Amino acid sequence: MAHHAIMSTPNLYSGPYLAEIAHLMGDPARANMLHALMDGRALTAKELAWIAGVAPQTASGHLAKLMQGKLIDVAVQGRHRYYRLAGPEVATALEGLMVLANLDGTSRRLPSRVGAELSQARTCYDHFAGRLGIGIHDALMAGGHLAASEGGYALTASGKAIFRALGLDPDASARSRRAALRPCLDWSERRPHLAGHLAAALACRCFEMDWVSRRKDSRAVILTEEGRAVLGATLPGFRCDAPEPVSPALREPVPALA
Amino acid sequence: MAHHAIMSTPNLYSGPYLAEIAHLMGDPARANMLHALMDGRALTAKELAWIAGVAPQTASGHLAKLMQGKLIDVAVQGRHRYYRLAGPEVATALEGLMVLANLDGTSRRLPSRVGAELSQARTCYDHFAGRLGIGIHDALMAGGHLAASEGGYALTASGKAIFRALGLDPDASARSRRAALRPCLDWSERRPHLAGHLAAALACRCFEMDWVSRRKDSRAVILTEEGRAVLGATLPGFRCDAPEPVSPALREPVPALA
DNA sequence: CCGATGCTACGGCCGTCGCCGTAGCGTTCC
DNA sequence: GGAACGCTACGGCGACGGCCGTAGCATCGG
Repeated sequence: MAHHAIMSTPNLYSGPYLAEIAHLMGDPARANMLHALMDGRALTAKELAWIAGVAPQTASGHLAKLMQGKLIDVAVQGRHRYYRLAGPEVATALEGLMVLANLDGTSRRLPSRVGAELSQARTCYDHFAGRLGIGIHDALMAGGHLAASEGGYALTASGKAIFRALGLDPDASARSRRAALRPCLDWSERRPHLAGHLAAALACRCFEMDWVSRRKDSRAVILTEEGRAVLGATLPGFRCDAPEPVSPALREPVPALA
Repeated sequence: MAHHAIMSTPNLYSGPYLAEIAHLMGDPARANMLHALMDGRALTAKELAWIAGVAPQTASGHLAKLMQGKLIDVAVQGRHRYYRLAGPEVATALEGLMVLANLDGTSRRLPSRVGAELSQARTCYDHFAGRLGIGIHDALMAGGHLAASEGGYALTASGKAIFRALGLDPDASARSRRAALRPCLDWSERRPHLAGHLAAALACRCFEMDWVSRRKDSRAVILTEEGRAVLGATLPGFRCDAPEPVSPALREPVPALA
């Protein structure tokens, strides 16, 4: 029997480590904190406490644990402590879990309004996701601007031209080992969008030029009219069906970098 | 202040769902079970109990929970119940966590011997990972046999020829939506290997032809001499540094499909 | 048909951990 | 310098959940 072949070593290779990490993410309060940090911004302990729905003391404890597990980083600034995800790997792992979370109960979709906006366009750590992210991905793909590369995509000559037209240097971080552009599975659409240095730089540029602005109180973002025009002109075939326009009052006043 | 912008909606979008999934994976016993199932095979409750280091009754409870969370599937066969991962998404999510688990404690590397073999060559759900998987990925990449495609890679004409030479039909599941070939981040090497239908078919073929055989008692696999010869001849540039050869006694006698 | 086997259901024990109270340290503002 | 603020440290309370005992239901073998 194949049974007995398995019954001889007490295994436990990396299982326990895996459990530690998952356990850290497995508490509702901590999960909410991590989820909130997935937009790549840094938040204070108090904000995170409120988001998690617990008292600051409790949040402090959770944050300490997350720090110990190397899931988050802290940047001390005066009497404030800004917490952010430790890196893109953390965001990737969380996205992986979200795919499951959306799959599992099948019918447990996101709550109406906010959910719809999140599916439409949002940030995923440092790049765009949702239908906006997918629209960009698909347009580049369909136009033949992407080539296979070490662990992801590379830009073809025409792709580089597009990034230059948008004011970005496609070769800026070419020396880095990790792929500048790679696919990232979208938990809401179950289709890939673009992650990596270049995708982050693109998102950054879009905020800078106000082609995309942050929605208040969530990771959702809004493609502005100007943004739609610019992307449509620069990126042939770009499609991103707009919902009803969002009043400027709902936009985040300050990008709030940290 | 950006603070107050965040302090107005009681959030909790998909956070709780995320926490549920992570909590499921966050128990050592369950994590060990999932880890063991990551080779894509189906194991019985008893085997999983032993692997997790708990009594069968306890394991039964854990398995019920994992079932409810849609992380695993069961195939009833007589008085045996074979459990397996619910799908590739689960394996992907677990790999994402393993990347973190290997990162976080930095120095907490895998235990010597078994760890070394796992890093060398292993299965990741249904395809090859470790340096073997990376070797295949890199050879195809370097030879220009991969092109960017919807959510991953597609084979170029030369790539298809290679797969045909190995006895596979590269267009078999072309109608499927998901990419036939996509990069999957390797937790031990932190570099991509190939996942997807075609990668799974390749692995299957390799076992069938005894180019690769399963190591007893672990997810590690062994590239046979014949396999090395075949892959080397068919896949120009294929490199996979061998450790000392493994005695046939340590090989798994039966593929043990379910 | 009877016993052995594989697995699940239920119940009680106990540890772990999330929670917030109070208390204390450092920073900022007036 | 004093008060307000942001955050962390510690301690006790309470509950969730993992553990295995016994018990019960199916299947397979003789």
